Amino acid sequence: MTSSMNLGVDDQMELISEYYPEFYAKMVPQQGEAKPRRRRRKKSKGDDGGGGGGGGFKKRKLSEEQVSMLELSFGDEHKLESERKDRLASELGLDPRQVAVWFQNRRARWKSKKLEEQYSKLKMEHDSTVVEKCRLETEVLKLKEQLCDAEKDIQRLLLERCTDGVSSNSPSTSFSVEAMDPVPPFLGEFGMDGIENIFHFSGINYVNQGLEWANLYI
DNA sequence: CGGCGCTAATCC
DNA sequence: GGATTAGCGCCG
Repeated sequence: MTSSMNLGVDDQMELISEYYPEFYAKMVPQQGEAKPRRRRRKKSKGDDGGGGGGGGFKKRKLSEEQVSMLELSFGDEHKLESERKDRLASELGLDPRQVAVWFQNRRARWKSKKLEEQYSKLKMEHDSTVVEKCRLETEVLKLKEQLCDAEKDIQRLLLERCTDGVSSNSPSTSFSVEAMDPVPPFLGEFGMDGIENIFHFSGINYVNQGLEWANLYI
């Protein structure tokens, strides 16, 4: 899984570029057409920007004061025009290039932090949406049950009216749900004979067809 | 030329 | 191991 053990041409070039930058610059004309991707190595600059004490030559790490000044400036404005860059650089005793790099890296950090925040916000929204969806689904289930019960009630009452209508001569006038008797009249007297013939035509059970058919009779 | 993405190197 | 500094290539 590790490719760090085999030294290819690029790796040799990396070493060359690290230790002999000028030679490397001559060797590689930068505009190679058949160059997909080059690996590169650090050049170790010998100068120390006047930070804390320490080792001989491989040192960087800006001082706390430099960083806080840069942060202050970054808080003012994320972009860095060259005038401000030069001013900051001379104020802080840094290479303008360092200031530019610092701003670039700072912007990158800021961006990834913002992305992280957006992600967690979106995730929270998504989670609560999932919960709400679940809630709505159970509510739909409950309402469907209620609807089913209500249809059954209506069908039962219609059935009672029908059987009532068979015996009287005004079958389908002034039927209102509010006016329906909680206790169905006449059912005990007539029994259930013939009811299936009324509500089952040619094998279709109209009792389970929903409300549409019932509306025709109301 | 400056910004950005990617990445290596280094620090802690 | 994450944070910081910096090099390199590419794009507008």
